[in-house]
Amino acid sequence: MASANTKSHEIADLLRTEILRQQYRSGERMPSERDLAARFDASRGAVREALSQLEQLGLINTQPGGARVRDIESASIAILGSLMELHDSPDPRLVDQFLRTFGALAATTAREALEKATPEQLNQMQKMVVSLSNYNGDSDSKLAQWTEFFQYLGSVADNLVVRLISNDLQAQFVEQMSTLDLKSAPARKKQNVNQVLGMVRRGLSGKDAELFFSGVQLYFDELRFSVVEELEIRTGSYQKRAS
Amino acid sequence: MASANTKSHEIADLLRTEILRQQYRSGERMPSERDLAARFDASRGAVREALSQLEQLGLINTQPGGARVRDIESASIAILGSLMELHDSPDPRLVDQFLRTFGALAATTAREALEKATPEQLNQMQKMVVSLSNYNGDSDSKLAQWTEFFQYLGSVADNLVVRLISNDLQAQFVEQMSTLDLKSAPARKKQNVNQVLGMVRRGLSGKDAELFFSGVQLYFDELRFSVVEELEIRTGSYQKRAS
DNA sequence: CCGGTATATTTGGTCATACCAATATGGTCA
DNA sequence: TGACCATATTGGTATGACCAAATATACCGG
Repeated sequence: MASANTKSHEIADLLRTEILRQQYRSGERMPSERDLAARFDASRGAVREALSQLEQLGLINTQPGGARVRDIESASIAILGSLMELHDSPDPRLVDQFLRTFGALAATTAREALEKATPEQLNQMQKMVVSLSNYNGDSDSKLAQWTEFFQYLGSVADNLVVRLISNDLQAQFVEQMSTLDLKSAPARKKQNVNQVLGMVRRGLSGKDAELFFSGVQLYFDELRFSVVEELEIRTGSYQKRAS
Repeated sequence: MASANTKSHEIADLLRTEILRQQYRSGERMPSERDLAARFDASRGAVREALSQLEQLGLINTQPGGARVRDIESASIAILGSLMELHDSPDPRLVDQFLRTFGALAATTAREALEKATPEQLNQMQKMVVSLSNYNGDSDSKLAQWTEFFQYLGSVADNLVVRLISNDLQAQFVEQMSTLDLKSAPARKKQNVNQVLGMVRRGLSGKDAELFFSGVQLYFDELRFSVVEELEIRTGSYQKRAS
């Protein structure tokens, strides 16, 4: 989560982390700007710019009298990247929720793409799926190939809302996912992979948006199962999240 | 989009609107902080806080030498509310994209809720659906009842990622949707409504997550069709969006 | 006339100080 | 105990200044 190397961004990063780690209770008052300035050896202006960012993230409310910490549940999705980086290994439950959500968006995108696709685009999509079926390289490049496929679907669907959400989700997350070294995870049952690919292929050739949709959804379900299982093994069963 | 009534927020609102209206070309330099301060009769500090917010929204990049306008496609989802309010009547295409997306999230939420629901929660959900089937009031309160149902699903599913996304989507949007006075739109075919309700009811009673999922999805598809149709009539057919 | 380089200017990033209005705090009084 | 008021604290804003990075300009040599 390396922001720009300005002092105000540094301060914002630190305070954001502290808030997400719940070092300030929700509803509680933050230290005053003057105190924070003293603590970070900075000017009040720099601190105010940092707080301005936190406010934009929905983490605090500022009023004359004092800035108050808001409930994390009412924050912006832009904090998700930071949330994932709080611990060495991400919270399996959060990863599960993320993959459910991302899968839902990908599946809708697939449906919309198939509805809107020109014959040329449809052809390109089929080519990519065939390539996915035949390829037998390592799991990393296979994941990259899937990612490329989804990106193409996104460009065909051309849905700005999904695009904007993905901006906030993808960057931080996908990066961290790839660092997880999921070599064992994608080794999920071959028959499931083939089932997914079959649905996707048949959905495409028959221009069956619902089948295509379900195929993509199933892909993410499979991915979710294996990733979360791997994470739970790694972190030693479950991590509870504060309700 | 009434932000806090501080000067820096006012400035941010104005600049945000100007950027979204593409009054500055992408990649172009924004006026200098000193010029903006003069224009708004404000101090540089206030302007800087405003620009800090715009940067957080992904609308600009600031560097020594000048702040540059970024491509809207790379912004944060938090700008969506503002995007909708650019014109008197929202862009039908954007509404279509929003409802597709929101529907996908609602459907996933439904699926997750059904998976996780305790018997009591399942019972409550069924009660709400029965209420939806029987009620014969005006469309406004019917929409409110559906909203309540979805909120309950959200609390059962307890998916933080969806919750955070909804924070950015729902507030601004649902508000504007209700001001659209969609009295004619929800008068969509009774048989479709009954089909949706039937799927939802059977999905619940049979604990069939996929059926439940499809029912919710269908609900949003129906809603989307009618709303977008209404909007297109109102705005005089199509509005193109800059690619 | 052109291209590259050195210089001057502009611009964002930060700091220090000051004032105001809204809020919070603590004590007083009924 | 509870309502009320004076005071200290806090955020919001303004002014002026300095630095380093980026940009624009002038200059020079080919």
